Amino acid sequence: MRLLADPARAAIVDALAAGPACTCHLVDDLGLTQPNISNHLRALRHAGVVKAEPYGRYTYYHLNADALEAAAAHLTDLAARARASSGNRREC
Amino acid sequence: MRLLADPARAAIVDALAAGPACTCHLVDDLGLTQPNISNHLRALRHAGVVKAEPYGRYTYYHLNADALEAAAAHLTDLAARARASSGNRREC
DNA sequence: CCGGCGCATCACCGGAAACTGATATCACCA
DNA sequence: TGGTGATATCAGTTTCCGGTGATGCGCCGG
Repeated sequence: MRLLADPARAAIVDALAAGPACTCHLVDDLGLTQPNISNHLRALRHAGVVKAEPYGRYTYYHLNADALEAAAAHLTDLAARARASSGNRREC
Repeated sequence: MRLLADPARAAIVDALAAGPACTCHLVDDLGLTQPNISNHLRALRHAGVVKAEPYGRYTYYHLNADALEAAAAHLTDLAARARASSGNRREC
């Protein structure tokens, strides 16, 4: 989930949130070079954030909603723990 | 929110989820040097993820649960959009 | 069967960010 | 009021990571 740190990565995920798209779509939507996008997609794919689906000559990518929701759950858990333990300040 | 990418940053946030702590606590809990932690805290503070609270000679830090929940909401929104638009695959 | 296209991978380079050491500042205590 | 400890800041170095160019592979249309 540390992968969403990069702005290009976030732009790719945001573009994929509008629906599955092949690499060429992302290339001319985001204005980045093709190897660049392909590298980011490899990282996202390896982290389980996106899934690749070969379709003839093209390759379609779509988001893995479960992974995003898991990351969101982790953040909400952190927030809940922060609220619950806001009182016990341990002294030095 | 791209700040949680760094493992040291994540460790600091995780430690602060257990309750407010001063810098010295984080230093010997995480085993990192003091300027290092202080730098990370500055970044987190500047991003609104943590809040600083001077307390005599010490400085206590505590998490900003609202910021974490906002980031979590963003992720759930992304996941929801991904699920909703998983059908419309635009052709090349 | 072959030329073109979409895509992935590799090697390289440049910039940004993290870690380190030294230093300045502030608050407490004797 | 001087000393000590806690913290923040700064400059330097090094490491890591994203961007670029070139290349290879696979699939399609002619």
